[in-house]
Amino acid sequence: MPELPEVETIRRSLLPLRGATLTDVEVTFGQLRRPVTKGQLTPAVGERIVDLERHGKYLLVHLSRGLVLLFHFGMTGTLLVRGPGWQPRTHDHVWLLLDSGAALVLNDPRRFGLVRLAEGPELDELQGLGPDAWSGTYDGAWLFGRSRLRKTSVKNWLMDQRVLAGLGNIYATEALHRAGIRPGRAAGRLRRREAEALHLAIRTTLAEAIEAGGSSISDFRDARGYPGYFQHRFRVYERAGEPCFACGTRIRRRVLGGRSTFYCPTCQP
DNA sequence: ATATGCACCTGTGTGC
DNA sequence: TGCACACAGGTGCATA
Repeated sequence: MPELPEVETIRRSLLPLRGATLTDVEVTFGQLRRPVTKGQLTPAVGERIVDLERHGKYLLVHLSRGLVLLFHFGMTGTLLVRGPGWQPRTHDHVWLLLDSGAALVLNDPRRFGLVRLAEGPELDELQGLGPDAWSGTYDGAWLFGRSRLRKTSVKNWLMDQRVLAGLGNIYATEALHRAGIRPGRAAGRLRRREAEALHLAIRTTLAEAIEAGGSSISDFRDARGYPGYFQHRFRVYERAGEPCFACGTRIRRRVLGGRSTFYCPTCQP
């Protein structure tokens, strides 16, 4: 679920929690992508939420004393604020209790997400990530240079977090349609002006998706429980057989790197 | 180094 | 109604 726009939506919905203090943590089921125990998180108790940061699909909750709670939401993870009087629900795996009586809860049915507490600024998970696809410093010329000699499809290349951080299956697919580039093309064979178009398409797609509060395909919600609505503006994703909004050609689906990919055969030559 | 396939999980929808 | 199967927002590892 959560690609960059969804994580950014979660981050923004959590900003009102700045200043809140963690009063307790509970891990009811710690078998996530990286197993986590209550003992690993308890040093956060008594600390205050100072700020919220995002890089790619990672959310960083900065606490007082330099502690950092690092979250990744995998395919189905969400971080929800439950008001006072809340009751635990299915797949609520990690709870962070707040001094207001509310709780910040990591809910993740498939358990591909992760949470861990770091004691300093060194975060191994962020090492090697490319620039943030939405707010990072890069341009079309940089994309062009990075893509040289790469034989993998441009779509799989865009989803490589070491190249750009934040694009997943939805937004890589949508950005390629906006750029007019066939997803299966070899990344290394992009022309310079195509790389420029791709850069613009990525930035605008992500900006519009963030503005729409992300995409709620089945059950994405921000921390307050509100859905996003960018899924109503998909141009190709999950639209196989339907007409392209630009030219009327039927959208096609094919599998690249094991992931469903959608494109317009006319607009994306 | 790079590319591919699969494993890790649960839930949902479809067809028989 | 039950069952088998395909598929779903992501990443990491083993294997060529």
